[in-house]
Order: sequence, then C-alpha cells, then structure tokens
Amino acid sequence: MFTINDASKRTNLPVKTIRYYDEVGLVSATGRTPAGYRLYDDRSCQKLGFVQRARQFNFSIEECRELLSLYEDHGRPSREVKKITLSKLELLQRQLDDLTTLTLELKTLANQCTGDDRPDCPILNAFSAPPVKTAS
Amino acid sequence: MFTINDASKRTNLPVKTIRYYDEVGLVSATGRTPAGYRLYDDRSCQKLGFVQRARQFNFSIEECRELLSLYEDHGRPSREVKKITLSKLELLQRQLDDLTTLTLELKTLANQCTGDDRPDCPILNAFSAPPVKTAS
DNA sequence: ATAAAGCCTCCAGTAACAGGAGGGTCAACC
DNA sequence: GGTTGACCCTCCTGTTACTGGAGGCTTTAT
Repeated sequence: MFTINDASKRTNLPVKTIRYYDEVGLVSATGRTPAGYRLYDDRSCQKLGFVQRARQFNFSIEECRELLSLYEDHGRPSREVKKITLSKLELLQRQLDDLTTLTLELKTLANQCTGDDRPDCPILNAFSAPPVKTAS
Repeated sequence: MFTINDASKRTNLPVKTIRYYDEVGLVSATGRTPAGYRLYDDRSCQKLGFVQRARQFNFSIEECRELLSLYEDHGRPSREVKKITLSKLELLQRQLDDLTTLTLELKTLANQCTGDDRPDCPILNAFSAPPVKTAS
C-alpha cells in the first residue's frame, strides 16, 4: 500500500490531482489509515497511470471514466473503445483545422504589419471591420 | 442608440455575452434608459464587433482589453500590436504542434484496433502501460 | 386588457484542477 | 520527551468565458 505521495511519484500525477480523482470517484483510494490518510495499491496506481496517459490524449474525465470501465471489463468488445476513440479523433481534427486556419490568418496579418512607430496597423484594421461581409 | 438586442444582431454576439462584457468592463454600455435597459451607440457596437473578431482569433478577454485600448489610442505604434500578435502566434503554434502529435498518435492506435467483438484492444493496452520507458 | 417578447439582477454551473488556510500526524534526531 | 520538518487532511476560493435559469419589471402589439 502506498501513500498518496508514493502514488504521485509512480504516476507522475500531482497529489492534488489524485485527491481530485478520488473526490469525483474516477479513481478512488483503496482505503485509509486510521489517521485518515489515503492508501493506494498497485491496481489503483495502475488505474491512475491509465488515466494520466488517457488525459494526455485529450480524453476528458468523463471519457476516462468510460474508458476505465471498459479497461476493467475484460470481456468488452474492442469496438466500443474504437468508437470513443474515433469520435475523439473527429473532434481533434476539427480543432486542428480551426487552429490551422486561425494561425495562417493571423500570420498573414502579422506579416502585413510593419511593427514600427507608426500608428497604422493592418491587424487592428482587420479587427475593426467585418471581414467578408460587404456592406452595400 | 440601440437596445442590447439590436446590438446583439449587429455584432453576432449573444445578448448574455454583451451583458458579460459590460459587467467585466470590456465594453461598457453607453447608457441606460430610465427603466434600466442598457443602451449602445454606433461606437460601442463597433467595439463589440472588434472584440467578437479578436475573440475568434483566440485572443483572451484580457488581450482584447489591451488590443482595444491600442485600438482606441490613435497615436499608438503598431509595434505594440504586433508584439501581442506574435506572442499569440507562438502560443497557437505550440497548441498546433501538440494537437498534431496527439492526433497522429491516436490515429495510429485507432488503426491498430480491430474494432470488433474481440476484447483485445491496442488502444487500452497503450493506455495501461507507460509508452517508451522500457522496464528492464 | 392582456399576452408575448424583451429587459433586468442574481445565482449556479461548466472543466479540471491549483493555491492556500488551518490543523492533525509521523519519523527522526537530540 | 520535545521539537523540527515533511506529509497528510478538509474546506474554500479562484481560474476562463461564458450559459442557463429563476423571479420579476417594462414595452409593444393586438
């Protein structure tokens, strides 16, 4: 059995985060000492590590909860996991596209801006008027 | 002078959001009717539109506040605006890189997963063990 | 006159924690 | 046996940028 600090070191998760996961019932502590200290065993440390990696893949807490229950259920079909993953991928792709467009547009604006002492600024000009919508 | 609803239509911002911008002092209402209804003039509508577009470019409220004050100050050097924009671009680029890596990794995992009735799932396997770190 | 639409304020909730106050616990050292 | 220092606990607040809703006026249209 490990203290929360040990579990933290094993999983690279901050102590605060582990407490939070316990609180929201994502990964509960295995038990408590008489003094009320949280205790974690190998299995729960493994689950914490699982969540840590899934979180790095941008899965939300709720999605982690779902993945965790599939992870726990050894008879589950891989179809379900793949479904969750694919819908997450779709979301990521959309975010990626948005961010790419954004970056390009902003780069263009920054390039057009002289960045000197003069007050004329294409960036502010672009922000002060609607883009495409031509007022007639 | 426009009601908050008119301002909303002119700027494509939800009424709630306009109220929020007033509350946090980003774009204050020009005045109030005797009954307490917010009023907006052309100028404040323009500022709302400015913020709306800057927000689309992922500028935070605080950054919008800064840009807005530069926008209002007609003697400001474009250097300052460019500085803010470039640092924002840097952040965007980092987000973009992270998201790209993430998407690629997740895609690889999804491709390896059969997604059928069998319980074996490379996605969960990848999450249940540390990635590169080879235990020896 | 009344109903619908619009406006107001205030409160709660969102995601996923982080920081800090205030206080108990444990191990080691002198 | 006392005391430091490292840990642990709970509870509260703050973060970002809003959104939704309750409860209650005001305005507009019929």
